[in-house]
Amino acid sequence: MTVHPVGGYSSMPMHMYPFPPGLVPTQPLRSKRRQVKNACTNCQKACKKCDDARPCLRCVKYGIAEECIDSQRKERKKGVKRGPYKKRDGKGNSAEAVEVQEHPPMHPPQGMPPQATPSPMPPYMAASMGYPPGAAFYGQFPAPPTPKAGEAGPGPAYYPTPFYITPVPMAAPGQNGHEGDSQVYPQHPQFFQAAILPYGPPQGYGPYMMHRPDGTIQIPNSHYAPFMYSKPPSAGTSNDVGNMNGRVEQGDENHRNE
DNA sequence: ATTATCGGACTATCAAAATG
DNA sequence: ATTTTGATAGTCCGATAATA
Repeated sequence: MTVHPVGGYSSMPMHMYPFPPGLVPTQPLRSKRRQVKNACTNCQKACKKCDDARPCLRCVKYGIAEECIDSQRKERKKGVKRGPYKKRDGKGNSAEAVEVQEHPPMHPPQGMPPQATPSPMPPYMAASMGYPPGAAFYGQFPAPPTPKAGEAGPGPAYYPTPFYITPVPMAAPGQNGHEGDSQVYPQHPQFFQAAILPYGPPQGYGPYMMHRPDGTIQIPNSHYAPFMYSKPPSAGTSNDVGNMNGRVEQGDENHRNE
């Protein structure tokens, strides 16, 4: 899995978020899909995921980095008349549509501290992997926050602190007091825990890791290395070194279909 | 098996309308 | 002045077709 969060959270939609056995929510928990503010022309044309960095990951991967430019956004129409709104009741709620809570309160697993305030997504599930909230891209440096009209122009380059993730295999069935448990524990990357380490940037990788042309580092043995590790773009455009054990990113949110 | 294409679901944005 | 609402513009998921 490539750690490639775009925006505040992982780009992996919550409905695909790796829930360990026993933590699978009963309600379909689906986070919002994060979108970049402005996709490059290439990604836009291809209807593919872009990122905030220029050149974007996809353009780098396809060797068209020099053609990676922001697409033009057209101005929103003004003066469009709108029909009357649904009246709100006295409490500021909409008079109609008393909706069922999209995500009913969920309780953290044992050992997790209770939340003081409810949030749409419990932090223990929403925990950012890869970049911390606000970061745009793990392997490249995002553009500085766009200044609003009237503000000063872009400041110095904006480099949020990225993280690397160290996979930690979970205990296999039978090792945790569930001997004989009929539940099948899939041997799949999604069931690995991750220890998050600050990085900056690593100088060496394990012998089992491989550089990919797109600037990520692939760990062939998905049994122990389910995550993709990223590295800065300057180190990225080497030749693909091949794949020893199939595509780790198979089924990966960020490298499917690319 | 891999890559390209693209329909349409989904999200972000922001001005109009509503409210305090 | 601030908040809410909803329309619009845009992103990109995921299915399928094309190609190597």
